[in-house]
Amino acid sequence: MPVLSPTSSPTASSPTWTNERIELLKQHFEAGLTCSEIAADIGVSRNAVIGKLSRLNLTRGRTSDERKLERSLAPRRGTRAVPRLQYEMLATIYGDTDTPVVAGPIDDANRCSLLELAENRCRWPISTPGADDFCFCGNTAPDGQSYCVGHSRLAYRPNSRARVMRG
DNA sequence: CCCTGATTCGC
DNA sequence: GCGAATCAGG
Repeated sequence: MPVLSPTSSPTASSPTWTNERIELLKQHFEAGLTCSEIAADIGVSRNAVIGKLSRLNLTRGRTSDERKLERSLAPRRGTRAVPRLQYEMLATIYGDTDTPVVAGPIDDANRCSLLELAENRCRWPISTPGADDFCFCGNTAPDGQSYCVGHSRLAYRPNSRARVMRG
């Protein structure tokens, strides 16, 4: 009974936006990542991410106005936040990162509040800041890292900004 | 200059 | 529907 492949074309050359991609897109978007970061993480261009987001009617309400504001507000606490963007830039400049390419399972069972954060706790934000259920990952962060293995992979992307910007 | 997100427009 | 090109703001 060769009755299979409900939505598969005879030649799937370009597996563009599939459900998984869209889910990742949404998750990263809600996580507060910028379109560039999302694009780098998923593996598509920035415009593709933005275009898809717009098509899905998923926008942060405005332009980079509110977003810039959020990013300006640094969570001053005993443990300073991790400058993801700077890290990526430096990593790009230095040409290499010591970030291990290991993907760990993200455990959602150890979530904690901001006050519960420690040096060995993952500081990956869950939900949107200010939300009622806003908290942090709270998993074990090895080697003094700020994130657990699963989230560090998402946080420290050795993003090589080799995108062809215009011509 | 860099960055960002949003829209337009050809495919 | 897709995304590069383009626009517009910071």
